[in-house]
Amino acid sequence: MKADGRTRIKAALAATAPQEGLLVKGWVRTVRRGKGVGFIALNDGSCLTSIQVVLDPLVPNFDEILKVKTGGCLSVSGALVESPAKGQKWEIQARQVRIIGDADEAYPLQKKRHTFEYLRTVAHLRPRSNTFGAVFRMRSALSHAIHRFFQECGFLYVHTPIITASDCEGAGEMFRVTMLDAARPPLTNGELDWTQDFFGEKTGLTVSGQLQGEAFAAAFSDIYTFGPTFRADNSNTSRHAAEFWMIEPEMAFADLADDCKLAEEFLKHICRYALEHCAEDIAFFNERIEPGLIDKLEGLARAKFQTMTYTEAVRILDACGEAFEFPVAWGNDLQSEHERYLTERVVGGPVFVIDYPASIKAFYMRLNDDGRTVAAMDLLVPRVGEIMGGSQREDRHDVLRQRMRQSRIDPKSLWWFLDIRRWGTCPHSGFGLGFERFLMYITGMQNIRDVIPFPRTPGNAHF
RNA sequence: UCCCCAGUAGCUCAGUUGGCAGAGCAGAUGGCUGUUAACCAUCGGGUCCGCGGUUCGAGUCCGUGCUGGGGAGCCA
Repeated sequence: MKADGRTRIKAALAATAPQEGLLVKGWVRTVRRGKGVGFIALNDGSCLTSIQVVLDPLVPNFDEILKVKTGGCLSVSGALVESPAKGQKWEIQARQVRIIGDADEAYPLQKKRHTFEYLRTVAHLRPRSNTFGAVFRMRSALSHAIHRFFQECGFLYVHTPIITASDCEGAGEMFRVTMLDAARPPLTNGELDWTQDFFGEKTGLTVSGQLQGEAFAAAFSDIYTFGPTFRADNSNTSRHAAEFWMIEPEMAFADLADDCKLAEEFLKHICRYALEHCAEDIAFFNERIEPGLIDKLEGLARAKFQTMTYTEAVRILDACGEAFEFPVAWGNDLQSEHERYLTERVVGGPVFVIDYPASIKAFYMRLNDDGRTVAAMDLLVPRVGEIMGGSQREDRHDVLRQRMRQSRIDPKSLWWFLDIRRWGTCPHSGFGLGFERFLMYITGMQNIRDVIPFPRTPGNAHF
């Protein structure tokens, strides 16, 4: 029971016995009325199911209450009783109903199906719909599960900076953070003079917390970040957002195999958590959003993740005889179609592809002994392709320095990152997982804009 | 950024060969003793995305812009 005396609808629906004097508050989903009886479906977001409120004409203001439109906010006190009709176990026989906030017929969510495109135009109201209610309950529950997983594994949660001067090269365009006057910026020799800016240097919003995460892993052994990440790429797809949340664990004393092991345990754990703790919402997604979702998640939770090297993957793709749109050749990155072929047709389940050519991966990934591949891993899963990527990090000071130069990154700009290798360096590994993409996988939602409360994409920062 | 598709009532959509603008839901009114996106009857509701063009005549054909969606690239 809450401080105002109300019971959450989820708790009311889970009752084991009838109860007098129950108080619930929530928003009207539908109103139905007969001559001598009225029904209101009331939802407070605590669960997918609405509770049925039954009004007979003896309830004060019977007519007025039943004129409340979909979207209105009500306080209902009455008795929780077993429902005589099919469709629900419990219902509330109302004694008194108070209109907290009325709604009129202009309320944009009607009691019928809307397109997700339309609902994006009313992002402030869409969490009151069934699908988005389920999505954002899942988002909350899985956030909690992720923290719990890492905390129980002894990982330290670190808040890496949002504003940063470190451009994690190759991770995408940075949003600029500046206080300079855009109309009249300070110039030195015709160039923009960033030393006169707020931080005294060029800064932007973080594209990854990994570099700072590595510094903390070299102090706390096992750490993770879980925070907002920003990419200013002009990407217009169902899988990209300018602002998203990323999970980045980093482990000291861990090689690539340890990294893969953590990734596998993590994914399985979260899938099991979702099936166990979000059963009602998952059942909804399974029925309405992605048929077969539950089988997919249960399959992942008990799958044995395979591993193959990039070189093997290229050999298999080359020999399979499949007509791909993009050519397969050692040194080219794997395309989405290649990744899906590997996980769906070759392996038939999750597969780590490891040891990619150094030329197509980031400078901080550890150079293998062959001198031409790096200890990188991408986890591929059926239907999606790549779901997470990670690597063992280059822990040798001289090799990292050389790799930075090859990638045209000035070692001076990342002196502190090199310092981690200067004193007490150790093998370490980590991976990055886009939270929204993971949510898409778990819920079956097909557009990243529909798993973020208020999505930011090129040309759209409204709400 | 590139390629493709779409835009018609508040919402979801139909609209034939270029010839009077339509349905369901929502809304209003009435009916119905327990409904389940209730049901039945009646009524009201339009800048056919904007601009320009072709035509006797354009929701329909052409050009262009805007918005949205799908795909690609970039990437998580």
